[in-house]
Parts: sequence; structure tokens; C-alpha cells
Amino acid sequence: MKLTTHSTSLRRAARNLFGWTALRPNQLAAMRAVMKRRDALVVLPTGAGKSAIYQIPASLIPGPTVVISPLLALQQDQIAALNERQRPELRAVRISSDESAAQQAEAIEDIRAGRAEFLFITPEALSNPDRLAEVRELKPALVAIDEAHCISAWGHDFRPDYLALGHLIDGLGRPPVVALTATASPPVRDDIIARLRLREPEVVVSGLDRPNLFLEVAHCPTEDYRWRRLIALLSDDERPGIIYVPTRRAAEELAERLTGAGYPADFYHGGMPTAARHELHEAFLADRVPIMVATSAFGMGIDKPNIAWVAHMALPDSPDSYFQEIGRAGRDGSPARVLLLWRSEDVGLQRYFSGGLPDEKELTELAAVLRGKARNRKELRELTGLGPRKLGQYLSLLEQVGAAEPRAKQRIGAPRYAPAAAESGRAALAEAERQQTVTRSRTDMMRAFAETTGCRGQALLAYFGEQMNEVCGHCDNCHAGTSVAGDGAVGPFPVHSQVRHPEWGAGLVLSYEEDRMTVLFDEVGYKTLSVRVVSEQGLLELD
DNA sequence: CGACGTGTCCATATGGACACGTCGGTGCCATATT
Repeated sequence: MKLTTHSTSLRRAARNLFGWTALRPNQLAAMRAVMKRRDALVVLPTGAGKSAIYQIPASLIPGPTVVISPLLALQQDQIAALNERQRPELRAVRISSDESAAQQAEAIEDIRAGRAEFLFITPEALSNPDRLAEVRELKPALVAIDEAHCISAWGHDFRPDYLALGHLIDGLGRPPVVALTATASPPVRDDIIARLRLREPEVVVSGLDRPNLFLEVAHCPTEDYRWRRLIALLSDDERPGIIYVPTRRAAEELAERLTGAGYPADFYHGGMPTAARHELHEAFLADRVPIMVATSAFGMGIDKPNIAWVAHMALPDSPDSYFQEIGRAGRDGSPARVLLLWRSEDVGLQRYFSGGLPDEKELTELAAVLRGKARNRKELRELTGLGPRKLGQYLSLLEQVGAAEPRAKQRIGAPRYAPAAAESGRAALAEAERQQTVTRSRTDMMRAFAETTGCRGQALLAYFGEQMNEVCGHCDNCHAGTSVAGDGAVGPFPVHSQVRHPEWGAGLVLSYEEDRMTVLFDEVGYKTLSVRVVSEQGLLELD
């Protein structure tokens, strides 16, 4: 009875606020969970009305909503879209380094007085204790985490405040949480749930297959061959399109070369001035940039319907990144091409990015300092001589091995039964090695995707734990006839079951394709195994 | 890990071979200075 009540008011709000006559079943299921004040994890492709999943319930639930979102430019667009509707129950404000102190105070006051519903903020801003207390005072009724996969993708080293989101939500008084993302493999989902400490969340996952994307991969023996394949794509296809390159320099050089060759291209990367980036972003959305050559900095928040193709001029670091990046093509549902042009040499750069291991001695010293007394980051920097980024990474590692924990007033200390400093340093290094192994195994999986002669749609979705029993029919290998129609579902262990390998330890069965199975092991990352060998030698057992 | 730039050596004096060094992605915030 109560469910029906929620459905009715949700549908009414969708009609009144967004002019929608219907809600999709997935949307409705997720919204109902939010209405019931349950935590939720929502994995839906962009363009599927993901934002509405928190916005519509938020308009109905008394009390403001805190929206945690990673990029200021993305927040800007979201806020503009909400405020354009000119509805007080959808009005949005923001607190960030882009606002003056006066503007920030006004934003807080607008929420307090009920003149605005949504407060947008980054994890970094929220981790300021004064700010956190201020936001807590607003008694938020809901927390929405946008682009929740960033927790897994960035938290470990790049933006460590993402890892603290669980604590920060506690600091807000633990209102219900809804986490949203367009892609998250089963292990990433588990990571999001664990880090945010979601309580028995409603998990809503939609199918990830994108039938209107034609998936194509070409191994390029030389740089010249890669260029010619790109030109062939550009000559054939409509614009606009995006070309992803691995470095900033490559973005600038390729854009210039293409323009010189009669293919007008602009470039975009993280090293450009903010104003120029913003301008290019706008120009691309307004169809004034036919070809954009960019690093991975370009894309999050590019919700543009008519992107006709996406090309990659190097092997991406992981299927996670790849899926995000190609997902920007063909949002309007019309046919779009995605082309991966890769060379074996590309892997070297990814190995560099998967990076250096921490220094065990430094880790041990930091652990020893923490055991002495709880301190804030500034004190820790002064005592250990570590830079802010390294310190963040080390603290995160130490926390993961039970040698550090956040305390009141932004201080960090050692838990009561923390291991000895030397043991903590050793364990933290081992954890870093494990993470590096898993990261590198993701690159291995990307390479396996590039090299497969089987169905690419199956291979990609298999990585995300989605079993396709038929071949996709929209990849180069399906068209060439080398994809093998699946006896896919048949395998010795159910998909998503926990198994154990004598050498590699515990793992999660992700999928079967043709005669191979993909398993994600906790310690060694992704592995592809022969089903025949596994069966004959009894390599795996249920855990 | 690997591409690329610079420097050095040797040598049918201009360019080839090799050694060595450097660089490479994603963004928030705060604070100091114009």
C-alpha cells in the first residue's frame, strides 16, 4: 500500500517537475528505495535519467539534499539545469573554492531558510571540519553521491578524500545515501558499498550492452599505420567525434596535424587554463568543435547526444576507463562507431602510471608517529617531511591495514590495537603491492579485449560481470564471423560465485566466454582461465 | 616501460651509433602575491 503511495507521488512529481509522463522500472525502483529512506546504489548508463533518481525524491522528502560530485564544471552544469526549471523545490546552490566567503554564507543561509533544496559540494570541501559541522547543522535528509565509481578509481592515490566519504557521511549525521554511477563492475560496486558503509543498500543495475555502438579494434604495427586508420575513420564518418590520446603533448600535436591535413580539430587536456577548458567544453557541446583530440580529462559530464564516433589512439589503462569513454558515443541511440587503435608499446605508459610503490621506511616512520599521538595532517607533514599527496596515500594505506583511523577535529591516530610500526609499514607496503597488481591486471584485461578474436561485446560485458549468452552482433569480430556463438552460460561454477585457487587464493567468478572464464582474485587481480583446464585439473573449488 | 631529446665519439667531416637523462593522467583546496 505504502509502495503504491510512493509510486503515485513520484510519478506526479516527475510529471510536474520534469514533464515526464512515465518512469522506467529501474528508475522507479531506485526512487522508491530513496523514499523509504533506504541506502541505494544505482548503476545506470548516462542519459537514462540517473540524476532524477535523487532529485525527484528529494523534492518530496522534507529537508535538504547534499550532492557530492567530483568536478566543479560538472556541478555547474547540474546546478544550471536544476535552476533553469525555476522551481523552489529544485533550487540548487554550491559551496566550493569558486565561491567567495559571502557567496558561501549565502548558500548555507538559502538552504537553512528553505529557499534551496540541493547543496553541491566536493569531498575535499566537505572534509574541512568547520564546513562539515556547518552542513550537518542543516540536517540533510539525503546524501547523493554522483559519479560514485570515483571512490574506487581515484580514492587510493589521486583524490584520497574520496576514501573518507564514509566518515564524512557519518559526520553529517548519517542520513540515507544514494550512490550513482554509469559503470561499476561487481568488485567496484562492493568497494563503493564498503567505503560509503551503505547499510543493506538497494542495488539497481541495468544492462550495459549498447547495441548502437559498433566496436572495432585494430592492432597497429607502426605509428604510421595508426595514423592511416584514423584518417580512414575521419573520411568515412559524420562529426562530431572524440579522439582519446594518452598524453597532453600528443593531444596538441595530433590536433595540429589533423587540422593541417584538412580535418579541423581542437585539443583538450588538464594542463590548459580553466577558462580555455570551459570554453572548449561549451564549444563542443554547441557543435562548434567537429573533432576533439583529448586526454582522459575530457568527458565526465559530457552528456551530448550526437557524438558519432570515439577513437582511441592508445590502449586505455582498463576496461573501466574504456567503457566510460566509448559510452559517450551514440547517446541519441543512432549508430555510432568506436575504434581502438593500439600498439604493444602503449602498455609501457600504463605501467608507469600504475606507478611507484611507497617506501616501507617512510610508512613505518609515519605509523610510529601515529602511535605516539593523534595529529592533524599539517603536523604529520612537518614531523615526517612527507608531501601532502604522499601523506594522503600513506595514511590511506595505513588505514586499510588497521594502523590509522580518523579522530575528532581532523586528527588521525593509531587504533588501540594497531600493529607495531614495523609491522604496519610492512603490511601497508604489501597492500600497495596488491593494489598495483590488481591495477596492472586491469590493463591485462584491456589488452585481452584488444587481442580477442571472439565477440567483443561479450568480452567487455563479461568484465563487468554481465553474462551475454548470445554474441553481440555489433563488433568487428561478429561481422568477420570469428565470434563463436555462446555456449556461454555453461560453466563449472555459477557466475558471481566465490572460488578458491591453490596459488592465487580467493576470487570471484565474473563470466564465461567461449572456452574461457574470467575470475577476479583478491590478491592477483583479473585472470582468464581455460574452462577445460580448470575442470580437468580441479583448479578451482567453491569457497 | 618506452619515446624522445641531447651530447659525445668516431670518422673517407657529416651523420650514424650509442649512452644518458627526462618525461609521461585524472582535480580539489588553500595561501600568497599582484
